[in-house]
Amino acid sequence: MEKVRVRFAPSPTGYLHVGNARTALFNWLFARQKGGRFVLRVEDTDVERSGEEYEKKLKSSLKWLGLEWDEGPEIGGKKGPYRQSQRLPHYKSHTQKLLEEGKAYYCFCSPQKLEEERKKALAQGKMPLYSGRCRSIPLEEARKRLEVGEKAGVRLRTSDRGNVSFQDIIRGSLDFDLRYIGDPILVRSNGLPAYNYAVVIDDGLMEISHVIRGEDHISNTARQILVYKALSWVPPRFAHLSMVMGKDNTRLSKRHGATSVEQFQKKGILSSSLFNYLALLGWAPPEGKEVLNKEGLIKLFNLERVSRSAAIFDYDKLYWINREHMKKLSSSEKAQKAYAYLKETGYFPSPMSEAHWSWLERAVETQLEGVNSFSELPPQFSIFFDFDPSRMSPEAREIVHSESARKVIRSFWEKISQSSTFDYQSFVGMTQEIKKETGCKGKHLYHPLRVALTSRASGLELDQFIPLVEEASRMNFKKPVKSCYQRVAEMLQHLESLSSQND
RNA sequence: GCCCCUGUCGUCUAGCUCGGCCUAGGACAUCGCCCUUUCAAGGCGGCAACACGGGUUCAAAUCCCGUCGGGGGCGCCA
Repeated sequence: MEKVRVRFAPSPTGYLHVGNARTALFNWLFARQKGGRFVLRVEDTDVERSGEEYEKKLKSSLKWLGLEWDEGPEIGGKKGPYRQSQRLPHYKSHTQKLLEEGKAYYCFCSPQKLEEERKKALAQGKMPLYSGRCRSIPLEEARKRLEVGEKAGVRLRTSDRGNVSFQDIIRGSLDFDLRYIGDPILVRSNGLPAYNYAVVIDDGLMEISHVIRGEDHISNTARQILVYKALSWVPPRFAHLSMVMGKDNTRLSKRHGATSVEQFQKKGILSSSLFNYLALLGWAPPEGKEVLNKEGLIKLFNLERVSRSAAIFDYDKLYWINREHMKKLSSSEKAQKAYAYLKETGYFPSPMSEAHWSWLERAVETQLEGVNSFSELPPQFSIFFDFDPSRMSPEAREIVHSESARKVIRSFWEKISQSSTFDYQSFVGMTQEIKKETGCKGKHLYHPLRVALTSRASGLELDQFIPLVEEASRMNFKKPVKSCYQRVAEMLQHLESLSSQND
């Protein structure tokens, strides 16, 4: 069986877009599943737009996603180099060969002239194709003109009869009429190879077996196959993935929200979640179980079953996947991830003691429900650290304002100030007594108590909250945690100062 | 304009190759109920799609033709 070799060939012109990340991911999955190799090649021949910074970011995003490559820049490999800017000799030697064999020719047309012709054709409703003006210039003559200093590009000599066709793994048989394909430029007049030429030389020399890339390359494929033929090389198999769109059915862009892998990373999306979600964009596992890790995806992935139509990026589903992946983490992993965001809040000491980690683990466990990512945790944690009756939400204020609520809180204060210890057990006992004393029950009993303890109208269950704050109040945090006793005292004070104002 | 790709619930999709098992399945979102001293989570249930028009056939989401919609390409960008 033929060895599987696939590649991801980005041009380092910006951050890694999730659409490109998906392309990389499908390549990676295919390689891993088939026991093949995944090659990273940097297409940096467009000097104007390529940047070293971008290449770095690109690689770090790829690594973060877990798409490690087997061959590529830096790590090398047998078919290197893996940066197009370092492969110029390869392009040159093959260009010479094509020129000698008459399969390519020098073109002296100026870009301005070409542009003029293009516009004219477009205006007439035709496909803008190169006229073939320089086709018949003999090689000898062309070389002489070059010597005198004239600039020329190199074009592939193509026929305008017949057609090119190929079997796309995802789309089936694709067919192009040669009449609509002109003589594509191979080498630009500045000596650098054009995309359609460089990919073929690179893919060919690197022995790429399957080219898995975006749909926007379908029409290029025809031109590339022509280059393979001119070189007498066997083209690889092709698979064209659909595009990733935003809600309004245009290509996913910043207008739609986060688009780069880095942005999702910063938002606290787990790498395993993005990985999982991206695999689901345009592909569905046969059994319908969608929450999968890398191993599961490698096993189930099937390139032939990838969807042909464009897929809209659904942030909601990504968040759901993220929640599912968060749940699967161990308590200590959850605490670690949470701490990455929590340490900015100034709540926690550094370094964290074992007791702090232990407390954090339990606290995170209770706060994770109802949160889309770890980055949303800091505001949740303020329930422990920021108790402030004077800054209650209107909703909380209303709960606590009624006469009956005050009675409940006053009674609660009497009990809690008289008892030497306070825990959830004693709280349960107190609520029973308060109920008897005040006649309040259900909502009217528990809502005021909740607000008295948290200064919030909603939050985690009190049976989880009480032990956590009590413990924390006895610990040494950078921002001290108020005990339940303190909280109730402050709340009562606040309410009383309010009522004296009103009087 | 020309060429190419594509069209199943709001979204991702299963089903389409081998017409009948499809009163079209799942998941996200949404809505309702249950659980719960609020919210969330969880459990249960509901709403919701074969783009349209013609064929072929006893029978079409599935095959054929056309229309319309969406996307991509038409560069000395990649």
